[in-house]
Amino acid sequence: MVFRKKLDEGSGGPSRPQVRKPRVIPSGPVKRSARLKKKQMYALNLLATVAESLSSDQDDSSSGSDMEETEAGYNSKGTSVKVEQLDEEAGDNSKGTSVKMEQLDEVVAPPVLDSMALENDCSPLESTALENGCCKGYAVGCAGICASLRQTNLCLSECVSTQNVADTVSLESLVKEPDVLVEGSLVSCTKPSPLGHGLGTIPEYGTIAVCPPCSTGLALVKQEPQSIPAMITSQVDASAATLHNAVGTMDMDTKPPPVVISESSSGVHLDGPDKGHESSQLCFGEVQHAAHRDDDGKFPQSVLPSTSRSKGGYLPHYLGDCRTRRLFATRMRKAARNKICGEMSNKGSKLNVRGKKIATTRRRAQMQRTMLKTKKVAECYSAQPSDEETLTETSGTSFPMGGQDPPCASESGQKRPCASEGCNVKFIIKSFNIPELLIEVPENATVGSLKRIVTDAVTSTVEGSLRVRVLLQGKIIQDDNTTLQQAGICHGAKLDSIGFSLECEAKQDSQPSVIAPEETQPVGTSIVQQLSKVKCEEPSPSFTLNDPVDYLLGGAAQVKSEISQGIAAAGTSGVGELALAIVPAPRSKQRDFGQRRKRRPFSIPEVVSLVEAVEKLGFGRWKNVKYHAFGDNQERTYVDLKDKWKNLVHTASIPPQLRRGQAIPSQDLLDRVLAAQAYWSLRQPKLEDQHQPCC
DNA sequence: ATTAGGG
DNA sequence: CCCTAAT
Repeated sequence: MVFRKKLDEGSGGPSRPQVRKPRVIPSGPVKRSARLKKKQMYALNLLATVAESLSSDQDDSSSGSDMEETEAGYNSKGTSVKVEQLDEEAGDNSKGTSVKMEQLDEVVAPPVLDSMALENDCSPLESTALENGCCKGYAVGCAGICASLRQTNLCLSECVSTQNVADTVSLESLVKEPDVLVEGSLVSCTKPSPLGHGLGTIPEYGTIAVCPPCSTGLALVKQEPQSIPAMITSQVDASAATLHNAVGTMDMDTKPPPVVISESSSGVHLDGPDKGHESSQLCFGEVQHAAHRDDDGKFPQSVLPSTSRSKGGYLPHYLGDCRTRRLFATRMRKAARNKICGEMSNKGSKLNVRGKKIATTRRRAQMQRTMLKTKKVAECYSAQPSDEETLTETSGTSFPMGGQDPPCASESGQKRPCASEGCNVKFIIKSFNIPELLIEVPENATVGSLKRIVTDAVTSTVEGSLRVRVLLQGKIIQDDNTTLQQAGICHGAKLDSIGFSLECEAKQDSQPSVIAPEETQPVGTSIVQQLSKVKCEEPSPSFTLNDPVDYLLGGAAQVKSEISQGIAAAGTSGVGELALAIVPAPRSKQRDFGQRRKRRPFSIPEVVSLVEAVEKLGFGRWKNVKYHAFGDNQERTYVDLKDKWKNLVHTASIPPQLRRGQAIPSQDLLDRVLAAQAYWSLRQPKLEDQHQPCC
């Protein structure tokens, strides 16, 4: 159990909550798994801390209005967070952790459920939304538009990664928790937070959205959809041309797009008279849905007070829904922790089955973090189910509720049938990056002018005729008059193969807009990881643009968007002019983020030279070894050599029968490896001087 | 940027 | 090879 300091919630808005680290993070090398676990726990604790500090005495069952008033009193941002952590370490499944984060900002984003209000660069924005639109889907989403999208991206990364772990680990435990209320989860927070990491953290702007992907194997755990800002919706029967337009007219000016509400694929329907764009109604619907979700009796009595009231006529606004989502999300995370901690030994064999999932998930999460770290490029995360999971229909579809007819029935749905015009397919452009830009400006250009140039370049890049293509299973849908329904893009269809290809019209010369096969990533992975770079004649000391320009960060995993790398060559010009020169960047160079380096096994000669170098220099100073053995060969880094040596030692130390590989070094060579290893192990190679200097 | 070590 | 922590 972790005790978090409760801060004075009455201290007024401007002051930031001071968060205490609930735990001391051990320093020093930690095993990876342990690190991961601690990181997760730490993140959650941080979240819990800040949340609790923000919330105070807020009552679970207090009325929404009361809470709103109360929270608004001390939180100018209109956000309160509440975290209940009932059981931190918790081997006990019956107990759980609930996280409740109330989004109360009626001012900023009044009627919008989990909407985002984006005002400008500096304003705390609210953003969040995510969802998984389907019970058996796997969408992980976090949508938000903001002027400074890095934060959003980071949040996306964090929430996705964390949540993903939870997803893969904890579903089983969740279903065993009788008090799981809703099969959806969401964590959102608009409170600016000093926290820099962790689930639910808001680096600078509040932005968090967590929507755990679902496991089909454990269908009990399902997702409730949430509204996703900046999403594109299109009616099922809309023509493909309409869809193109929809994509093309996306608001890319960092304005909050209209929020479209989605609905669970499991067949939520609203009973209310009006299905307007009222978030409250939406939430109401969702809450209702949640309350009714006792399909198999797994969640019998479990209804939050607010949820209960929702049936009784009280519109919980979106609080109840959000809360329950968050509750669920927290449970997911907690269960994940528990599992990771090995505290679910009683799960027996299933634990093993999930090991792989965990690994892959973690890897994805790592990838995500790394990508963000390296270039802060928004990588749309795909909560793609593992192989053993079955992608089910509706994984790509969810249905906007607002202003639309009731959604279609889903496969699970006993709900009303789909009226053809009522079924919308929601497309979410998860990431919208700008391809690489090469900009040349004279030396005497001011930084400000450079900024403007870049701004213009980016703006024109996007504003310029953008050609959007819709790809289905890699193929471009040629006929724009084809309705989505005809194209198979409709509710009930597997939308995981849908992609968008976006390219600048002006550029015709290079790659086709079709997603190259090797780039085509599975289900819902957004590609587009080009960087925007500004090249100046002389490095501008104070200005670099290494970050991608993300216009949108959305969340469902089914829609893949891509900006084809081409950029309109808007007229090159001499360096002396301020004119903008945008040239298409060579695509080959940069690896897409997250893309693995091509494997290049060491050849025997390479191994020989490596061994020779190590024999001479010892291991440990891999930089020198690398230089000695490979010179300036960029293909092999010292890390590579280090790894190779490690592998060589391992290979040499195992029986020959177990050795495998394309080019197994000879036994003689391996003996040399062992000899050198032993030799330098005694010699403390690190202290050895590198060059046998002179003499 | 390097190094070390786990995955 | 990747990823990350620690130098």
